[in-house]
Amino acid sequence: MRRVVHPSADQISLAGVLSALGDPIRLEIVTVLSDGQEHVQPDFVVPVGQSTLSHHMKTLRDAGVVFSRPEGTRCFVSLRAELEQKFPGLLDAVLRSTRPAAAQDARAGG
Amino acid sequence: MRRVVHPSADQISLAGVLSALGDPIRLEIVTVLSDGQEHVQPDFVVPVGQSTLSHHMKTLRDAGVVFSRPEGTRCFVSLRAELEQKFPGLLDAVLRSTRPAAAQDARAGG
DNA sequence: TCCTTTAATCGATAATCGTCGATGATAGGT
DNA sequence: ACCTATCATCGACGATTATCGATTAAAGGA
Repeated sequence: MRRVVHPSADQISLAGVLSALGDPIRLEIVTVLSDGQEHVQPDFVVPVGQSTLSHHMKTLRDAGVVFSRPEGTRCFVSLRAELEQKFPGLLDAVLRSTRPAAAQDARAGG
Repeated sequence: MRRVVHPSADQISLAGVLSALGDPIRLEIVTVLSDGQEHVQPDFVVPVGQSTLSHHMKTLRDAGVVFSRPEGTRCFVSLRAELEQKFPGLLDAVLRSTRPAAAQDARAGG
């Protein structure tokens, strides 16, 4: 697999992260990744071609949202741990927001 | 003051909100607005011209992040209440993230 | 050594975005 | 009726973005 580049932790900016998350397809990608497991590209069911998916993956990687680990012919992707350390609770809040507020009200209200 | 348009609450999308917040200048605007008060354009000290500031304001308005209330020759801007109802805790997490994680650690740990 | 698989990269295109200066709209003051 | 203040809109520009199909790189298997 080809070489992939990751920014250092201090290069991760809030605006960059939010901008990367501000896209339905990339939001779907991080939702899949929110199980904490590693995933490969076929795991993401998105209505774009392979090259476009790879491009979105690079966008998330460059923003510091995901980590890519090439192994053999595949590339395992997971959420980047530094993100939670740098912006505690941010990703959780985003992931909660992908579910309708009504469902959260029901859960909170009993 | 000219007419301004706001989207209805159900037109506010998570991707749209995150995309709107994914810009340093707009992040600065919402930080100023986070005191819960109404503000006018001169309150936002940003390194862009007036027309560009107005454009950013429209971006935030169209995304459902801010509410604009024209009065006389001025336009009072505030955070939109529906945002918290639709995406509870999201804006708080973003605003917390605008401060270094170290400061939050000190607050939580000390 | 070929063939297959997986995913990054390339080249192209259309669309969107951030920015500016200038202009227009509206309200208030003199 | 004029001038001023505030802010939205217009037109333009360069830069970035999302998308695609085709190609390339790297690894594994026959």
